[in-house]
Amino acid sequence: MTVIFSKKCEYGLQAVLYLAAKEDSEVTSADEISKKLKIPREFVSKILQSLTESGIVNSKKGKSGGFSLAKKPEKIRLIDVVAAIDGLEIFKSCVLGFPQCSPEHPCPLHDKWGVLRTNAYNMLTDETLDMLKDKTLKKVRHISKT
Amino acid sequence: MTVIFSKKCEYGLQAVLYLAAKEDSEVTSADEISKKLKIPREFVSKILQSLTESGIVNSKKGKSGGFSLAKKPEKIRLIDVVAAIDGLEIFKSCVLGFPQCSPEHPCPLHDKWGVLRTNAYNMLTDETLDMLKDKTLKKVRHISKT
DNA sequence: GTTTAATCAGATAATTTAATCTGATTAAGA
DNA sequence: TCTTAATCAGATTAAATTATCTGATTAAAC
Ligand code: SF4
Ligand code: SF4
Repeated sequence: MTVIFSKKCEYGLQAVLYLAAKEDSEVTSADEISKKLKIPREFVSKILQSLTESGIVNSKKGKSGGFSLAKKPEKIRLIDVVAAIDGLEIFKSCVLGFPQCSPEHPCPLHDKWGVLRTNAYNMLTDETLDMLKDKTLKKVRHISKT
Repeated sequence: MTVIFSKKCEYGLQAVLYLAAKEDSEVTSADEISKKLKIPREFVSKILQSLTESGIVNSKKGKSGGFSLAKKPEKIRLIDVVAAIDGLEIFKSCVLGFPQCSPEHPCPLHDKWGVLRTNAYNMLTDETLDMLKDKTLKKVRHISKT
């Protein structure tokens, strides 16, 4: 079970964070990402392909090809990645699954959940990839050790 | 796509809130719940069966049977329902899907997400079914109109 | 040019989750 | 007692998500 993002989105975020933690515009193979993050190779490759269409990463074919960020890490917000993969639906839907989420027809948790939802959204909008570089490196290093 | 709970859990919460909004220990058929909340009948029935095992609702067989709350609404917290259906895994797992969520090996969002997660957990622990009665009734009434 | 190592594209498989179906059991009420 | 209307139990189906496979294409390096 995932927390709020789909597996695709989780992997996408991980991969993009990984790319951001490398030197500028360094091309990285799907194979390396897969091994370092322990994500199925073909799966992460597919996800990065879709992020290519969204203009978040670049792909380079052929020998010594791979993926790299399409913009500077400080220009990529977490919400951009989430929007590209899962969409922003969860920030508009009812936690309880009731139809028609809106202030006019609120579900019983409207007041309390609304605040949390906004906080989560703001967090993802505030954070850019560069801000998370050091922490990403630390986490990745720890993953390799296990 | 659901927000954080599975469909099962969403429906379970809706159904239990619906029961709580009725008079004390009134027995309600799966059919009525299904119609009022627009949830597939057999599905909600199955979910309530499992909540019976968890001791949250009672079921009464035979003609004029149905489901009712096993405790007073003020004794049932939302988190109890969530724990019974989805479990508490999401409050222990990494939002980004990284392995081993812990303060010792935090993911890049640890600091910020940790706070939101705790807030969400606390909300579900604070809220009991009785507190949401009025709002539930209002929402249910609006659903029937559509 | 040939080889090699990478992505790309699209089909397919496996798994999980959601929903439905069927027959049995139960108990109220005529 | 008999009929009826409900849950129960478990199998089955359907849909969505996750993961893998295969062949083609591309471009670097020799
Ligand atoms: S609580 Fe209100 S705003 Fe929040 S999801 Fe439910 S209906 Fe929408
Ligand atoms: S942010 Fe830290 S605490 Fe929160 S889920 Fe990720 S690893 Fe766990």
